[in-house]
Amino acid sequence: MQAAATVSAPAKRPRGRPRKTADERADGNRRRIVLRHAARLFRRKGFDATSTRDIAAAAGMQSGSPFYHFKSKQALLFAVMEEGMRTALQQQREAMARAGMETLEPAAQLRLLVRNHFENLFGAGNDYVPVMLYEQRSISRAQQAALAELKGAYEGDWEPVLRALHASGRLRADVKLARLMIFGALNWSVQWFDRRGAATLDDLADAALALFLSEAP
Amino acid sequence: MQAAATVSAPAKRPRGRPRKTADERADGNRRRIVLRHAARLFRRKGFDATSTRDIAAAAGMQSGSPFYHFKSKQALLFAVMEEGMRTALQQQREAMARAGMETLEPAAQLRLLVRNHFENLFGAGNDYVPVMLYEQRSISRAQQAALAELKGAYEGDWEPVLRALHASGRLRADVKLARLMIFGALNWSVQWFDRRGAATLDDLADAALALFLSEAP
DNA sequence: CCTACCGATCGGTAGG
DNA sequence: CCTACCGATCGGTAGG
Repeated sequence: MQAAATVSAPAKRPRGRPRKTADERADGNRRRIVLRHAARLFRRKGFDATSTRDIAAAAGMQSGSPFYHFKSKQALLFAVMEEGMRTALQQQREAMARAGMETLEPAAQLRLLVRNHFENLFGAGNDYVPVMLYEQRSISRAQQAALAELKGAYEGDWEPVLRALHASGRLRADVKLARLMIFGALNWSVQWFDRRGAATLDDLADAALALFLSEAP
Repeated sequence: MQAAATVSAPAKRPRGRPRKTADERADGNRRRIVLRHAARLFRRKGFDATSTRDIAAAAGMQSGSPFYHFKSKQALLFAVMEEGMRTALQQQREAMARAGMETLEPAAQLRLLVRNHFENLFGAGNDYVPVMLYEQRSISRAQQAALAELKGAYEGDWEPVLRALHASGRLRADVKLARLMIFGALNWSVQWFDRRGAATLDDLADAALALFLSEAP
């Protein structure tokens, strides 16, 4: 029996499997490993073009294993997006607190928000937000509604800033449309910005502020 | 023989097939019909989520028939994009000529370009440009390069306008980054703008101009 | 979390 | 442009 078992179970790992880093071996966060690799792949190739097998392989698992952690591919996508929005909102709140938001003048407040938003789009490991921005179509209405709350909170932090700038004449456009277009200008940078290029995130923030705001009186 | 032919070819169309409009029946443009429905579906559902069977059904054909007109699904996508860019560029050139571009001052020139760009995004039947904007990932490098020429021509028309506005102080940001962000603000509207809503394309153009330009001196 | 597998769908094609 | 079809891939699952 023992001999038979030894023969039928060679107990050798397949060769091609990615080695696990120390961080990944720490147990309890296998789910997070799946989440992180899913975010990376969804960002790079898109949701539909990424198979759950791709994700499993990147996470060093067998093809069916992601479904132990997430009940469907769509649920995994939603988890990526929710993680993205939660983290982004938290980062924004922390950045505001760190800088003493209420002590800043409106233009400096906007610069802070813009600069931090670029960080959320391009910071190391920040693949979650771009996925959230560009894969809305692939989640259900109910999931979209759930995310809308977090997005509302995130955008809500911008509202008083934009209103103050509008009141002072430095933001000439209608506040609501301005907000939509500002986020468009920022979010679209995912399409063209390359961290290896000459421009820095500070350059981007400078250009954005110069673009949106009239000269101080 | 005649009788036999009659029996073996009942000549009745299957029931579920969409009826063809007079326009669609005119022969020679079956290819265009496929192209148009592909653009519509690619825009609504995305490239990967649209099957060639969806397209065939929408065009009133059998599942294999799109491949008579296009050698692959990707070639069909590229044809949609190329059609989009060609038409958009042509529309832009015509709008410029119609308005007597060189007689306008720079701010009015920008407004013309912006307003026309919104038309290219939201005009009736203009599904091609949004597909081009949002499905870049799904075409090959070579195809991207081919489109880059047309995009270069389209954006090139904006360049002198932005430079003039920069020189006069009404556009404060760096011209290159400003162009990228302006297109971002406009292109992102595909994500949120609803023609059935209160805002019109003119409202959008007004807001964009107010957002990007400082007050005239 | 792995093994082994299923049913469905999909892009594409030969031949007419 | 239709008919009939193929091979591959994919999301997902039962059972351990």
